[in-house]
Amino acid sequence: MPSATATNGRETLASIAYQRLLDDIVGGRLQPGTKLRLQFLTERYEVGNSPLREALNRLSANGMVQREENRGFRVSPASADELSELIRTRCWLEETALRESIRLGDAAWEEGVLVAYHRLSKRNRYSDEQYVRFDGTWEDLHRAYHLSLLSACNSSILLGFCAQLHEQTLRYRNLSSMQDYRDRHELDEHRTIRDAVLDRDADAAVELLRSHYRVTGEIVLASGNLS
Amino acid sequence: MPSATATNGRETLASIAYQRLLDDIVGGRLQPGTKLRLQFLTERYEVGNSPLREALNRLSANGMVQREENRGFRVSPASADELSELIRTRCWLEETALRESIRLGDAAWEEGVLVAYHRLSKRNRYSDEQYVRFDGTWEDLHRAYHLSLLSACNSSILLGFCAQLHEQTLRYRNLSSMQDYRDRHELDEHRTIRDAVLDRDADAAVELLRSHYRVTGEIVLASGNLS
DNA sequence: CAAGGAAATAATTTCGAAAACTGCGCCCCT
DNA sequence: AGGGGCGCAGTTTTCGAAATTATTTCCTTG
Repeated sequence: MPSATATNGRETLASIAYQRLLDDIVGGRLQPGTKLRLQFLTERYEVGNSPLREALNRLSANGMVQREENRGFRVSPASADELSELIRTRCWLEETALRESIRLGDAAWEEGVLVAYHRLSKRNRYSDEQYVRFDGTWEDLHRAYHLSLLSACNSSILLGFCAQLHEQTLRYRNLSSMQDYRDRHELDEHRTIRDAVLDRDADAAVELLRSHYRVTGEIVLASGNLS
Repeated sequence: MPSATATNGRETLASIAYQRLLDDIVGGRLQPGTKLRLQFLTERYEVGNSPLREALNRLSANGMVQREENRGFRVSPASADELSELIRTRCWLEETALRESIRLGDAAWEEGVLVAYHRLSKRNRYSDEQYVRFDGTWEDLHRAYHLSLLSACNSSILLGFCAQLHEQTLRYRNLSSMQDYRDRHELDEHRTIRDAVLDRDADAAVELLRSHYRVTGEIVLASGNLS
């Protein structure tokens, strides 16, 4: 989301509620379609009516929750069709952003990509080998890495859209059963993308990136529980 | 904005306030940077605190207003740089959407474009020849025409982004002095775009559309009063 | 006279309850 | 038996005021 927010001094309850709601929706702890009753939310997050309402209104503007007049809010539904659309759109937008980034990026950008990849590579995807569950920080590094690739595209608007799509696809990823990720070598993919980008080979980089997203999408689709 | 809103029965005060605020910001009646004090807004729109706050939160999520924690809201600033970025991004996104639309569009889509152009052509841009001011309905038809071109792209997400960018650039257009539009033959441009689209000549259509946006942008930039 | 700081003022944010609306079951009528 | 309104319970939406935070003013002090 192109967050038009300058976070100043102390954080407001509405923003805290926004973050926690977003986390719970993206993290799959609030399932798609779940009705978001105010009473339930006030108990869950221990915040009052008004700040929750503000958080929900922000989330409704970027598609994470649906708003029905006089009928409250619910977590946006998830479907195989929407996931396909999400991935398709993401490939289009990130192709544009990546080509521009490769064309315009300077040395500082290259170094940013290098560092972001390095940080990602130093952290294991799973915090526990036995039970596959996410390490929150891995996602932060993953997001930072992908955005660093695009960051020189010279359009914060486009970057914001890409970030929004990243968040949405992350939700689908967290919704699927994580088991199918076991024998995926994501770090290899990230490395080959990094190398193509640093070689300024736009065609190769774009193809690798698109394939990266398509494969992820197919795994999520195959792992089921989507209508 | 990809409005995740199913407008059901009666409209809520928050939604009315949202619409009126959006209209006033896009229409230029609330200048960029204007502080949006709640007392002022309650008097102006005759709605209470809470619905206004909800409206402002929605607007902050799609970039029309800025939110500063504990310091309230203000109309998003406008700058020449942002306008350039807006137009650049719009060209990228609409190129993608238009090419897909031309590739995938069926007969119904063609007819939609035809009808949208027809309706636009039947209405004069200016409701008054002497004093150049906008006819609200012209803008609605104009928006409908541009979106109809892209509507077969098979991604409501991308369409939503394009609609958002349309709204933002419209704000800049309304901010500039309308005088410089006098001898622009927009209908001609819209017609040539329509013809290229219906001929399924993607390259030509894209080039015409991009030029259409760039020229508009240059007129707005030239007409000044942007930082 | 400038700088610093505390009270006063003004604005935003949050709360608690009232008002409005929806959904559903019930009853009555045909 | 079926269909349409009435009213109740539950939920959302809105209001008015309290609590919190920012901003201005003015006084003190170096």
